[in-house]
Amino acid sequence: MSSIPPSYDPSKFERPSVTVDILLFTVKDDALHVLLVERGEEPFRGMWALPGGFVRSDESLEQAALRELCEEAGIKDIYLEQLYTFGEPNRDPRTRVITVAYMALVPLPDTALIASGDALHAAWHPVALLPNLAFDHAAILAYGLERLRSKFRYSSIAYALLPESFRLSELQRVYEIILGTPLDKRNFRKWILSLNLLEATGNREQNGAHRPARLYRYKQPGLVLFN
Amino acid sequence: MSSIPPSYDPSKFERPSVTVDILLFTVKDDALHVLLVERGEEPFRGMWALPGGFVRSDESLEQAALRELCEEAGIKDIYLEQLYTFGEPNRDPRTRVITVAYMALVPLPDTALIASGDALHAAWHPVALLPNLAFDHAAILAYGLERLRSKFRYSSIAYALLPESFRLSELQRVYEIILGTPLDKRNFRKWILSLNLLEATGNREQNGAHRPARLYRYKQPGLVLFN
DNA sequence: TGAATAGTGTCTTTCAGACAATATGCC
DNA sequence: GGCATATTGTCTGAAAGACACTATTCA
Repeated sequence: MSSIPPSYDPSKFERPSVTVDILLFTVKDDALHVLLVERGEEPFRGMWALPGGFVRSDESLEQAALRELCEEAGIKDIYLEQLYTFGEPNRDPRTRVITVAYMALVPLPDTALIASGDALHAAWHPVALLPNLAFDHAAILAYGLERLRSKFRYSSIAYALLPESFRLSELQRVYEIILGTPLDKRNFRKWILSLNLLEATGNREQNGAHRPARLYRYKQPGLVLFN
Repeated sequence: MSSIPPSYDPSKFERPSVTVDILLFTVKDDALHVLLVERGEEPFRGMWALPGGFVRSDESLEQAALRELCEEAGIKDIYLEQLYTFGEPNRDPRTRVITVAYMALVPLPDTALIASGDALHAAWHPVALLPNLAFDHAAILAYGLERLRSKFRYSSIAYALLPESFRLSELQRVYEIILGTPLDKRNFRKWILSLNLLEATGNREQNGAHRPARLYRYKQPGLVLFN
């Protein structure tokens, strides 16, 4: 944007459309799920796609992603992380569309609200069993999955997939689902507690004919995804 | 891009301009430098800015970044990494401009070519002593610096800042400059050689009244930034 | 032989991973 | 008491970090 000859003018360039697409993940039924919406129009009418839409001229990219999430899935107050920007010239058959992909995690209890609101045709799909996706959304999803998994290897973000207070065994289960590998209970607890990000609530949860579990919560106020 | 009512049409949305901006880093004179260009036009005429420019309708984002690098700095065959997309509504006073930031590393010997070619007003600036930058380029640079440093902590990309063959002490010096902290010579050598990415060329370099150093090169063909 | 950089090994500490027995509550 | 899950510690191997002396070349 810098050493452009004086004759250059932004308005002279053919402008692309810019969209945001959001990878909204949750863990349900012991599996990682992603929210998809069924397209009601061409192109790709009837196919599943990531929620998203055009960025308006008065909003930031993140605001656009939050607005789309609200409109299409009824979700508010969620932490978003920008993933990557996809801009191959022909990724949209209609015209040049550049899309900025975001990723977000939804706590399990909130997933019920979604796809019940005025969401048109939104539904959770297990990532292990996906339909064909519109546009290059399969590539976007693949990229986001890789990022999600690598993040789980060195951070404690799994709490964002759980209710405010949870059992350590639930937290471990989330890690196992995302990473796709079983973890040793003692080593997991040693590690997650050594991060010093969790605190016991003092409460216990009884859910079966066995010893009740201590409940933990995340120490930080609000949702902090990067740690 | 998905559950848009049928009446929606990309062409109905006011389209933003989209640019790419590139953080081109090198190490010169024992300091990390970034390439800046002096703006020849409003807005911010006369101020320094990151090299970059508008994305054309027939090229990908990466192609646009490579083209701009070639036009503004005469550089080819360089590895680029997409950093982040900045899209605050008023980051450009003229109109809505969304910019996709890229990062690249230039080997020291190639830096001489730059800013000598037909580059308009391109110059290397030490990142520790920067002028005020146009637009939000200071924020983009801050973001890129953080990413660069965190990358150096767990990868071996420093070789991209050196000529094809180099002394281990030179490589160590690059790490020290980027990380801003001195490293132990024995531990550094142990670590970098244990990565198994370097091989001795068999040659030695004599440059002073002391024992000549073995030269090493990177094993992989081509430039691989992520490892 | 003095100056300057190259090159090398050990010890300690820390972290990750393997591994199994006891505790507590409900039925 | 039987069942189901909760809770806890030790040992081992690997990697990271602290640390100092010898080697080689030129002037």
